[in-house]
Amino acid sequence: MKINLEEIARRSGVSRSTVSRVVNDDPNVNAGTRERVKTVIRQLNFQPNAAARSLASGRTRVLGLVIPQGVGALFADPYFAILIQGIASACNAHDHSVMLWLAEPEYERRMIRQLLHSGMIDGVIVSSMLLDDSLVPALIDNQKPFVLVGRHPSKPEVNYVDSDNENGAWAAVAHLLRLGRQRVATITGPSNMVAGADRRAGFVRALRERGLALDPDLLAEGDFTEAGGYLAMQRLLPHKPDALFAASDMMAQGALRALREAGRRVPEDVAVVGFDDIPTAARLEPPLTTVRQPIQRLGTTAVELLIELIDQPGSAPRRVLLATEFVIRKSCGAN
Amino acid sequence: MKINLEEIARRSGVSRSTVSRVVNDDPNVNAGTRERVKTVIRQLNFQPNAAARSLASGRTRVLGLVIPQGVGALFADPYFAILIQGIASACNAHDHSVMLWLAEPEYERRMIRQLLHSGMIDGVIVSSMLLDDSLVPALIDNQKPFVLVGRHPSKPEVNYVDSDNENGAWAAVAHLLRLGRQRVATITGPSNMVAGADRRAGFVRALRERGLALDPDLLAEGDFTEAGGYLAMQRLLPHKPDALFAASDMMAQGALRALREAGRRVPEDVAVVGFDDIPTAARLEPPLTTVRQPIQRLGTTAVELLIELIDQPGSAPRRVLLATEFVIRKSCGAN
DNA sequence: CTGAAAGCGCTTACAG
DNA sequence: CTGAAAGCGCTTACAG
Repeated sequence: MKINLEEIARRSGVSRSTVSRVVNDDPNVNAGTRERVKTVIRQLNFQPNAAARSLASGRTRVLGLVIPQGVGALFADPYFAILIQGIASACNAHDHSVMLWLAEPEYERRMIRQLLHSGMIDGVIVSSMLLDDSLVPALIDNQKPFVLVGRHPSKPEVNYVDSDNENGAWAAVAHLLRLGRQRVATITGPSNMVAGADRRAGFVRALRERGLALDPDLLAEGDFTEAGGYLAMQRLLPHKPDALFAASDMMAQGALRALREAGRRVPEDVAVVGFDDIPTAARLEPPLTTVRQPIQRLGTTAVELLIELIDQPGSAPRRVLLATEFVIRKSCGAN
Repeated sequence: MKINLEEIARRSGVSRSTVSRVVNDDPNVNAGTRERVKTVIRQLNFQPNAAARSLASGRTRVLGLVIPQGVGALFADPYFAILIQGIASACNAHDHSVMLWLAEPEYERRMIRQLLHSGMIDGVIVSSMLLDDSLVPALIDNQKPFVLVGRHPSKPEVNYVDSDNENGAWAAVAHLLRLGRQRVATITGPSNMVAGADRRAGFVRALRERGLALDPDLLAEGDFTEAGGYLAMQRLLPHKPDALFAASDMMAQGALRALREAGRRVPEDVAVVGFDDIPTAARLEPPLTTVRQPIQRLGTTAVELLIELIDQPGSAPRRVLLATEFVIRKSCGAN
């Protein structure tokens, strides 16, 4: 037996319209009628057909989550797992669903077309965009509501939520300098990602405030992975840093491995600070001092912004910067 | 301007039916006509409306991926990231999309209803089911096609793909015994997960084959997390194991931390073997000998099974067991 | 507060 | 190989 609006209507003795109103919480329904209909719905375990709803209303209550796969091995970073949890949880809370798109290069054209024109989703959350990616312009051109996780400097009309990367990095480096470290090195993120650039800017500002110049030998570019951090640290070692700010915990972990292999003690010879506060940070050897960013809240905030945007198209751009928190453990040599 | 089948039909000088056939690769279309229509489609960047398609055809080309959140902190295990990559990539290859459901307990009832009755998805992939979960029976009752990642022992009609956990574990433990280790301990997975039980069974079998009894003091239950492995190792230490088989790399990592704190050398005092071969395994201190399971292929296989199942409902149950591979590094003391 | 009816944009027998 | 037409299951003005 087919259970649809029609059937519920028949059994409740009302019209399809009324059942639809009950399902959609329309206030214009008599309280008694509402109860009667709801009872039937519960009895039959009725769930309105999503496709029919979308077709009639033009809304799907589905949000797309795009994670650029070009980012590659990076997806294994716990950052994404936590972000996805935040997004999924907020979607649940707002009665939406999440569709996942890992952008493999060879499928990108088709993906963009589907995102924009198939009507599968009401809006898009794009995570960790590369600066030169073609997705953002395509989304703007097609007026598809979207929110970036990670700010986008060039386009003023873009909505985003991000951690306050620059101030977070600044706090970490200022702390190392305050402890009397003289040669503070940094392993940066990739230069084509804003988070990499912003954390580097915080590093530079902290040096400047102390009247210190940026020594290019003490700056190595990483790729946000453990392996990248390891290699970058090996490049830094000959220049005798006595402290390190790594722009992610995974890179800090790689740096610790390189330091251990080179026989340098942490924090005695080299003080180390990371960024993210992933779950394993506290359990590294030694426990990692780091800049905690509210990853889960990045996800929930993105969902909330996006739903607002879908409900009120054309509203003013929204940019949210979430504060970070400096977490002191053993690796920096304080406490 | 609205771009739909009608519009494409008008511009190509054919009927809606024909455009629909072209879009769906129906062979019954004149080659010239097909080309003409395809050209118009490309020009207008036409993408058929997903909701209308689903409503008319009864298929959505969307697969649901359910990850029990009860599993909690476990989601941060790179295992899931790699599994999701495999699934997403296979879905792309088969022109399907993935909808993600992290099962938060409070939303579970609604989730199951949506999964089963909203028609949003054609089938479900369920990852790492707990043995007593209510989702599997619900899926069976409602005849929704589904595939488990991880086998399910009780229900004969269940389709699954899994790694050969028992033989993988057996190989690891047999190797430790062959190296002359006398007191091989194990940190198991949670007893309510099949993967935990299977790997434990492999451990026991390897002992038995050598005529060794199972010493309960050398068996500690973990929860597949780093923290759980750390605590389990602390419980094992007083019983002087000279080798350890940890049922996951994350737990092995925790065990290494506990061993380091206790001043035991690896592999000299205690040889250690893990399970999974996550990306960081090779970069632990010392590099971890482990049982590699083909996580990504678990994901792609699940997708392929599921799509077959959707296309041919009522076909015989499919069970796939993928072979593991023993990867020798430093932590076991061989080579 | 309620119902009849049009319409969302496709697919799919059916007839030719 | 092609087209006319019914139908998928909802939502939403509109009229009352």
